[in-house]
Amino acid sequence: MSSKETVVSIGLSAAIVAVESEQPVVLVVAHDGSDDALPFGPFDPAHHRTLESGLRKWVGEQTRFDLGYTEQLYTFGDKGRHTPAGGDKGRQSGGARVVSVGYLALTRRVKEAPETQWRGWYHYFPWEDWRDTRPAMIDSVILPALKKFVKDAPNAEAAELRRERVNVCFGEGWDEERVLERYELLYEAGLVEEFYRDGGKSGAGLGTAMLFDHRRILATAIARLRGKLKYRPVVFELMAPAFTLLELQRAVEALAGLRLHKQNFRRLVAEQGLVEGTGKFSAPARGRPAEMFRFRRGVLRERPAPGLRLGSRRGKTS
Amino acid sequence: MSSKETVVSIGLSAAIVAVESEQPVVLVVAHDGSDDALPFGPFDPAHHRTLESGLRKWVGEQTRFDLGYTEQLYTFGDKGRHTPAGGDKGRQSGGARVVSVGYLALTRRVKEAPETQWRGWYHYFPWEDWRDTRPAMIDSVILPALKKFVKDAPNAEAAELRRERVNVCFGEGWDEERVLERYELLYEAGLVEEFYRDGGKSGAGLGTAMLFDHRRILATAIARLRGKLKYRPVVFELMAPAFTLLELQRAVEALAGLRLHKQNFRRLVAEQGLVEGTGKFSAPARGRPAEMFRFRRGVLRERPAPGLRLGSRRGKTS
DNA sequence: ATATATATACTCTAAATGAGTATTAATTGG
DNA sequence: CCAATTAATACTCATTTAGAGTATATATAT
Repeated sequence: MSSKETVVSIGLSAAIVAVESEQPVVLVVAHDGSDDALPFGPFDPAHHRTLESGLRKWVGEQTRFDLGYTEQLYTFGDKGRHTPAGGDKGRQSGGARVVSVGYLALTRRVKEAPETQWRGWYHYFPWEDWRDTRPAMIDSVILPALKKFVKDAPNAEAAELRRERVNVCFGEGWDEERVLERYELLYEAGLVEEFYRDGGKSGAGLGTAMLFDHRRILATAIARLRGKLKYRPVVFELMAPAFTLLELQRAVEALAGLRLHKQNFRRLVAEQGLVEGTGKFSAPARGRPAEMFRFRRGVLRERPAPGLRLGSRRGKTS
Repeated sequence: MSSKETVVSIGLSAAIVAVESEQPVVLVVAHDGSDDALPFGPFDPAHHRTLESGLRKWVGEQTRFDLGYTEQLYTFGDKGRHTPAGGDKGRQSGGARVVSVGYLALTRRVKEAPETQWRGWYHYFPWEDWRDTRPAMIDSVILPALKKFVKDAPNAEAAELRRERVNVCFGEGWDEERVLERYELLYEAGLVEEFYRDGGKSGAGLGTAMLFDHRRILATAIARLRGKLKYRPVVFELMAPAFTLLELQRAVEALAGLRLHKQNFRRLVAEQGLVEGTGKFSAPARGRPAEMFRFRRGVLRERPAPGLRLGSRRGKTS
């Protein structure tokens, strides 16, 4: 059929994740004044056979940085929300509508790159870090505001739906994987800055805002990664070649935003055969040195779904 | 930047799934002579706010058919594989490269539509149906051919990688979710027709071939659905409003391609509080009537991940 | 009354989970 | 050398969840 109207350009965005001193960090492009952005660039179909090869190419150029593990997340095509709408600056396209494909990439290589910096992902999602305590803002800010959001529903039926969503997202029984659901709810309830920006207004909100729909992509990335931890040995993409079991646990905790029970965590790791000891030991400032381990590639052959089933939240013994 | 080269058109494809007399079926467009295709159409950014609304629109037009539950699967942009390459007929685009976004849609409404028909998905993936027995073709055709595929690897390292993949996909311990991995392996090993077609040659292969990359999209859909069954109550999208527990079990079995243990299945359904009895009973040709149940929407509020964890393969007692 | 086709009730075992307590090992600062 | 510190390790125990059965009960068709 005709092509003029059906033509769009494709933007590729990547949430490039690493873990550094017990914080999950994401690579952002921080321009003067404007919001943080995920590295993104156009897909050039003339020069790339696949979307992923296009991604690797320009991420390499833009950040001088090789991607390791990558995974496609989602393709967003919304107009008017999260994406530069008609009247906006629209600087990423020559007028054509942009559809953005989000990717998750994991790396342990933490090189510097001009114009980019690593930032802890909990800057963007402060309500997602439950490692120390249930974040206070949930009770002080979020729940009251969501209560109002429920009350302001146009009718009783809509209110009931909203109530259900609030309960699933922030009610008892924290499900650490529902990162995207929670962000979407906060968006709709007008609790994040993007909501106002997309509506052409301005207003403050929770956490640090990002450009376009990038915070939504990041939320998708976190959710996906938190889920995948449980049945695929993806953490190891983020670890140094050798690490102590506690370092491994801290990395998992950082990503999941939860504390785990140490003994059970070790039991799990051991039973799954995920790691093998190198003979070496760590040299801590003080305290008993721990054995260094490495990932046992063999599991991939042996186990159908090797991963760290989590659960095992910590009790008293940390 | 410039736009001419970065411009593509977007094709939306949908694997629309239903269950009919214990068979999972998918809606295909079957043209004269050519391969079966998933319903697909272009995304028109001028008229649709989101990709999904575009999908609903033309699926409605093309199949006179309302989609219920939908879920985005994956965005494929490969050139030369699964997609009309440069030299091909390329009839879906006006020259621009096509990127295809695949969707999964579930429905219980089985209306007729011109030019389309419902076909059992195991026509396309005969090796995926383990309900009666382990499909004979695995031992008689697939494994011997894959053995050869391993032997033909360019070097020892590649051979080891191939061996691992073969083992994960078809070795002991069938993981019903690895539908896509298996299809990709068979593709690379030259065991499906698409492999030859994409190479410009012709050759026979296992299962029924589909147009372009549609079989890959369908494989993705099946994998996703099989996974989702376990932690979201998606089966109910495919059931009539009221059903017997055995009907429910048969539907799950059809989708998963496995037999389940009846008593344990019921125990699970009951414990999870997924259904509630209507007072009514089925009227079978013979045999004891079973109570009719309906989906209990309440679980969505109560349980974090309500689903049918499967496992519980059948033993003697079917 | 009998065969057929299910539905239901229970039982039993083995693993997996969740939450501890108790002990041991190594290092640093006095 | 001793005490304080920081972890690593070893075990225990109760509770759930899975997996695989056996045994019965209920309804209909012939």
